[in-house]
This record gives sequence, structure tokens and C-alpha cells, in this order.
Amino acid sequence: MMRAKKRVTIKDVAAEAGVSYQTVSRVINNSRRVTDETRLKVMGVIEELNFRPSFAARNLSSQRTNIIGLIVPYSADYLIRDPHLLAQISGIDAEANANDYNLLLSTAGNSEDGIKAYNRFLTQKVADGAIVVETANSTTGNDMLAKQDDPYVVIGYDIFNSNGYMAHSDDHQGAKEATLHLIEQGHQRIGVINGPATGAIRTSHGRLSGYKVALEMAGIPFEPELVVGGNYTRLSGKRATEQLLALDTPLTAIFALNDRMAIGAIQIIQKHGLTVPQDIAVVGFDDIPAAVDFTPSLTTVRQPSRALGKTAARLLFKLIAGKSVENHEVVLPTELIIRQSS
Amino acid sequence: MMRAKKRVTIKDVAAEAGVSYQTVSRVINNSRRVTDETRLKVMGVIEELNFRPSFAARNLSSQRTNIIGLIVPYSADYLIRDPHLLAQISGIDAEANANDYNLLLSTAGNSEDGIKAYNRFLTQKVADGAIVVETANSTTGNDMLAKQDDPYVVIGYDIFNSNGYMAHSDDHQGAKEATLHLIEQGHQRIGVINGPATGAIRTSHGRLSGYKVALEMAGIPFEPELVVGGNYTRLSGKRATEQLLALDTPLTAIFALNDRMAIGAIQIIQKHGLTVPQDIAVVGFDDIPAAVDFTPSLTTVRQPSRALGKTAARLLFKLIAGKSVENHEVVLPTELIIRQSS
DNA sequence: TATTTAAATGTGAACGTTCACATCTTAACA
DNA sequence: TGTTAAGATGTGAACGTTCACATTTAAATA
Repeated sequence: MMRAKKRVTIKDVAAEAGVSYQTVSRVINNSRRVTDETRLKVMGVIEELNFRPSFAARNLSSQRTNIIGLIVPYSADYLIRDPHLLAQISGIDAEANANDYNLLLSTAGNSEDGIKAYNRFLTQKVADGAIVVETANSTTGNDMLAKQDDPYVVIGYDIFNSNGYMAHSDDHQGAKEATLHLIEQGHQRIGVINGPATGAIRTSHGRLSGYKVALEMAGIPFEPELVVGGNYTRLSGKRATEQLLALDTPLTAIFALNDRMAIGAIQIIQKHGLTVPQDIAVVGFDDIPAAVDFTPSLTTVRQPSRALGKTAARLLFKLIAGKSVENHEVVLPTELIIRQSS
Repeated sequence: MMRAKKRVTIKDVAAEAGVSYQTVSRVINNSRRVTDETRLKVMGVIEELNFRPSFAARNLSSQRTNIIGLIVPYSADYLIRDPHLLAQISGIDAEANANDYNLLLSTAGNSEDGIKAYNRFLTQKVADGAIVVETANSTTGNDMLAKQDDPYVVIGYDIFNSNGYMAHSDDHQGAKEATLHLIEQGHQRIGVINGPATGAIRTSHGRLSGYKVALEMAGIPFEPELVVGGNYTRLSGKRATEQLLALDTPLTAIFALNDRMAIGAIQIIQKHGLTVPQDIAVVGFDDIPAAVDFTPSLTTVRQPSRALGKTAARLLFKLIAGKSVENHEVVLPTELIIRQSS
């Protein structure tokens, strides 16, 4: 790990090219105001000396880092089970790359770590802005964000900041379509495996309201006993399904608010000797890779995960650039994917 | 986006506390050489003024950023299908957090982006070091890394740098155990769905050699026709299985070098009206979440993904700290998980 | 050709720390 | 009580850029 050899700086380039170092700075930053001739000369020297601008010096001087922070309040074991997240990250990363931004990641498992990450990212000016992925187990920490000056965007709903910026899919519409699809198939008694009472509340709310509106449209009365709580894990889907199957009046379809719970539901239904979709139809939400791999393959509402990431990033870049953004809430359309389970 | 209010600096704190700003610096950095009394006083003022050190200024002065770069040469659509990666990232992130390091991510899809990421991360000194996740489709770009001074660690094999540092699981041993397990079950003709001829070559090589050694131990001759190429996707597993099923002398077991191909294999076997494991047993490698969800659940070799991430990060931190690391290659043990498919 | 104007380049300061070194203070010893 | 050494604090410089402004140069106008 020898350190030794001195770094090539903007001044070395300037000396070699016979210009002031500020001119070199202009060349680096593609500023107008430079003759093609000098630009070419400087770029030649840059190449020759293999000059690379110092990230730190740039940051200090310009007061920007070209880094955006990504705060993902996931626990490690949960993380591995959510393919959507990677798609979102990939979308954010692609957009960041395109805009010459770097992506700083924190998979802060608990709220304390989340606050630590938030501190590092924004208060210390490591990042120019942040994207927060709202998850089922994220509540704490986000409220800290609402209190500070730097721009941030929530993928999901920003329940702590009425003036916040967010991007999410059309949960209401997606759920409505899914429910209408089941109704079209002749189902009247449709159970719902709901999200948890805490965490990403508005996601569940949106989907549940979509379900209710669909019932209303079909003139089917809403029955509270058909809605059972889950927490977006497969296990909770299983438990909820046991409850639903134990109802006095049997149901003919289940709408789970995400795919993992839907898969859990199918497993329990099959365990009870029933067939999907003949005895009970099942519809999920998300369209994770497992949805198509599973037997029977899962009818589900596809979320545009990658687009969500891109959208959030684009929104954030606008905010960082100081452009005014009129629309604080970007809602992306979902798509009903009909497969075997319904 | 008003900027306006001036940042609280180390000098403001110093003035308020009645000490020199260098002393404040000492307090921030937990340097010895400070009386408890002044330390307390300074910390009080820091709290009072809500001072947060400037990341950029620190970087410039100390010539370190406390950032490590993570280069993941994945294409976006592949990314979402690899749960292992998230586990590795989570391990790296946890270790980074513990050491007050930040994690800069690049999911550079193609080689050009990869080189761009490498440039940003290391040449511009955005990061103090990097972790590269070797993947099936990563070859280009890594050779650039070998040529530079800053420390980096490969998760997988560093085929471009004979003096490089790497962390990976014991592919040979894992494959050997998997094959021996099949042999113990009475199988003699065991097909292999191999990795691709390019990309993460040494991973496949290690696993294949484990398979061969197991055969040798059992006195079973190796037959090249039993080894068919794949590229770690489910689709390629399906194709390979079609080939294997078409062999003149039928086989009774298939060892796929990863889980996704194993799942593809099972689907094709079932499509041919055969049963797993009665007609043909299947073993995979990785232990992705789907392995246990699938019916029949998949016997597989579990990789310690998260530990791999942690190990790589620890190794990198040692290198960054300038400590000499004797062992360039850390090999982590795998675990055979026996389930229904064998 | 003299004059105005715009574009190109140069100048000095600032960004907020850490580091190596100099000086001051305090306690321990003779 | 004077001397010494260690520990605590202060000092100046350096890290490598960008920014606002000043100056020079070249082009356009009268």
C-alpha cells in the first residue's frame, strides 16, 4: 500500500498546457467560454498526464457531491426476499448513472441505523438528496427526514410530511381491477389478506379502498369479516388464510395485498385439500418472479418497480437542481397480469 | 430550495467553546490528547449549535472518504432474479455501518458503465476501496481494476489479478458433498447442468471438479456426455434438461450448478410426465428463497451469502487500513440442505 | 481607423477540515 | 522549589477544486 506518488492536479495540467488552472476547471466542467483550441490542448494534456479531478476538492468547493443517498429500512433477512427492491434500486441507479450521480446505499435495518444513515447522508452533506424506500417495517426515522432542508423523495407514501414528494404505484386502481376481475369470474365472496396496521399504512389503505370500490361497483356489500390482517410475509398469508377458511360462510376467492402472502394462501388452500383456482381463486399484488414460477402461476397486479425507481430519481434530481416541481405525488399505473390462479 | 443560512463550522464551535478549532477537530475524531473537561465543553457546544462536520472538507483534508464502492456488473433484469446478491450487499452494508463506512453502489449493467463506475470510485477517489461482485456476465471491466493502486476485493474469483484478494464459498467441497449425497441415494448416472464457458468460469470449474472428485471417490467413471452447458438462468436449465433427457442411456439424477437452473430442470422433468425425486432426483446450488418454496422443495448447497459480503468487507477494510493480509483468498464453507427433490 | 462590445482567459478568495509542528501547562521528580 | 518531561492546546499550512470578479483579447460597429 505505498502512497508516495503525488497526485496530478488541475495546476499540473495548467502548467503543462500553458494556461491558468481556472481554465482547466472550465474545460473539465464543459463550461462554454473556452476556445476549441485551448479546450483541445487542455484535454490533450489531461489525457497525457492521466489527470482525474479530485472528488473531495470538487465537493468542498462546489458544495455538492453528486451523490444521492438511498435509505432502505429493511432488515437483512427481509431484504433478500424482496425482488422488487432490487428492481427499484436498479432503476434509481440507471437514472443516477445517466445524470452522473453516484448512489450511496444504506440498508439500515432498524430505526436507529436509519437515523444514523440519514445523518450521514444529509446533515453531513455526503449526499445532495435522498430517496427513501418505504417498507412495511419502516416508520421511525422517516419523520426525521421531514424536518430537514435537503430534498428527498419517498418511494411509497410520505406520511410524515404533507409537503413531501413521493412516487408510488396506483394501489387503488390496481386493487380495483384485481377485484373486478374476480367479480367478473363470478366471485361474490372475496376475502382480503390485508397489510399490517402499522408501517406502510397508506399502501394497504389504497389497495383496500380499491377492493371496496370494486365491490360497490358490482353492488356487493362489503363484509368486514372477509378482511384479515397480514404483514406482507408468506407466513402471515398462511395464518390469514387459515382464518378465512374457518369462516362460517365459505368464500370463493382471496385477494392478497401482495404476492408473498398470496403464495402462502395457495399453500394453505392446497393443504386443506382444495384446488386453486377451481375451489378458491387467488390474486396477489406485485408480480414478483416467483409469481410466474409458482404452480399454479399467480394472477397478480404488476407494479412498475424499475420505473418507480427511475421516476423517484428523476424527481429528486429536479429538486436538487432547484427546479420547482408542481406535482408532489407521482402515481404510476399498474397492470393486471392474469395467470392460472384465478 | 433557499440556501441562505450559513453552515455551522468547526470554527464557530471553537469560538463558542473558547478553544482553538483544531481542538474541536480532536474532539470530533476522538483523539486522545484532550482533557475530559474541554471535551465535554466542546461536545456541549456541538450539540447546542447542532454542528455536523463537513464530509467534503474532511475528505479533502484527510485524503479519505470513508466510502467503499460496490461494483455489481449486473443487467437490470438479471438483478431482480438474484436474491443472493441482496444478501451479500446486506452483509457488506452491515460491516460498513459497523466501521463507519458508507457504501456506494453501482449496478453497472455493461462493461462500459462498469469502467465508468470504476473510474468514479477509485481514480477520482470517491471511494477508498471497492468490492466487486463477480457474476456470470462480468468479465470486462475487472481487468481495469487489476491495474490500479487502490485496494479492492472480489466476491468470487479475481481471474485478472494473480495477486488479487477474493472471497468465495467452497464451490469444490459443496459440489462434492452434493454429488456424494446423490451417490449415497443410489444414483450412478448423474447429469450436470454446467455454468457458461465465459464469465464466472472458476466458479463452475470448482463445482464441476467437486462433482468429478465425488464420482472418483465412488469409483464411478466420468462421462462427458452427462455435462451440459447452461448460463445460470432458469431457461437455460430447462434447455439443458431437455438435452439430458434425450440421452440414449437415461440418467437418474441431475446436479444443477445453481438453483434457478435446478428449478427449470424440475419443471421440464415434470413436463415429461416424470416425478421428482422418484424418477429423477435434482440438486441445486445456492439455496435461494424459492428453493424452499418450490414444490418439491429443492435439495441444494447453501452458500453463506451474507457472510461472504461481510468477509469481503472486512478484508477490504484491512487493506484500506494498510494492514498486511497474508491470505489473499478466503474460502467460506457451504452447507448441504437436503429437502424433497433428492 | 477609432470605438464599442462580447467572448476568452486570468486572479484571488473561499470551501471546512486534518496534519505536523510549536508552545504552553501541569504534575512528578530530585 | 527548581527542573524535566509528558500531556494539552494553539498555530500555520495544505488538501484541489469552483466561483465571482477583473482583465485581456478579438470581433463588430461606426
